[in-house]
Amino acid sequence: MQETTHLESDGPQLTATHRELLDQVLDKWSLHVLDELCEQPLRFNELRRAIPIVTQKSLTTTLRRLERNGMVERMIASTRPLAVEYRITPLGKTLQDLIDALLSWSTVNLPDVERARERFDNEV
Amino acid sequence: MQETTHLESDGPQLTATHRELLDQVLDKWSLHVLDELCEQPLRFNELRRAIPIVTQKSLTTTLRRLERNGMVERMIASTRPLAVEYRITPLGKTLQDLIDALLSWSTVNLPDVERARERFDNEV
DNA sequence: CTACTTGGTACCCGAAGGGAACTTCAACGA
DNA sequence: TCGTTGAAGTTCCCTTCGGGTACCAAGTAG
Repeated sequence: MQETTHLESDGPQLTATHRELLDQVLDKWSLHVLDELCEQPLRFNELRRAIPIVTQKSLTTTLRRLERNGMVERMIASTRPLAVEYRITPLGKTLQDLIDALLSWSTVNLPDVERARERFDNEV
Repeated sequence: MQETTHLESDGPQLTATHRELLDQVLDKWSLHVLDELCEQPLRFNELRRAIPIVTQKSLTTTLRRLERNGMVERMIASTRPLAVEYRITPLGKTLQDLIDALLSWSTVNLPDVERARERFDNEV
């Protein structure tokens, strides 16, 4: 049991609050949605078509969560039959660099990861 | 803000493979584990004590997944009763900057997010 | 009228995740 | 000698969560 000083000079500690926030924002569909909305505002069914593998229910859930966390805005234009447009907020925009970094990381390292997986699966 | 094109020209697009990799590596417990192991190698029960809220089962699952993806190494010292040490791999080290960035982001933006949540919860 | 689109909600079900207990091997202790 | 403790898991159970399907209300096109 060493009580040595943790070398957390890098920054903040990982608390449950941090984890919860990252969970809400980096989950499976949120990344897709934010990725789309960073480029342009989209309506509900436009998002569905942009991300065909998501169901209505999951998309609704994801959008509500992102809206609650201040990442996207939900604009209702009552003029037409009905039009709900989702757009990224400034707060949501702050995630764009991170998302890009995550995508770059996974692209760069995917070959190594796949090699590691093969090695692991063959050994066991 | 660059409104160059409406197409996904910013970088790699988010495929299912990318999503799967990020899911395996950025899930709830993996962030905790990687955060700890980036500082120093730890044994199984040391990790448990370092992350008290994780159960053995979840920790085992997380470590196996990280090992399979080449993020951590599992070293068995058969000398004593038994000693299993987990340490970060070079591939896992490439995640450190990203994890730090995620932590910084959540720390910086948590106040805004909490304000957004309050606003949302009061409106609805 | 019916059919179709938009933007959802309601309900159901199977897989995933957590909790708690059990296991094995070795050492220690009285 | 027997029991206990600690390490490093595994197994079982049970709840929860996410996904799939179906349905709904409003408008409007044919």
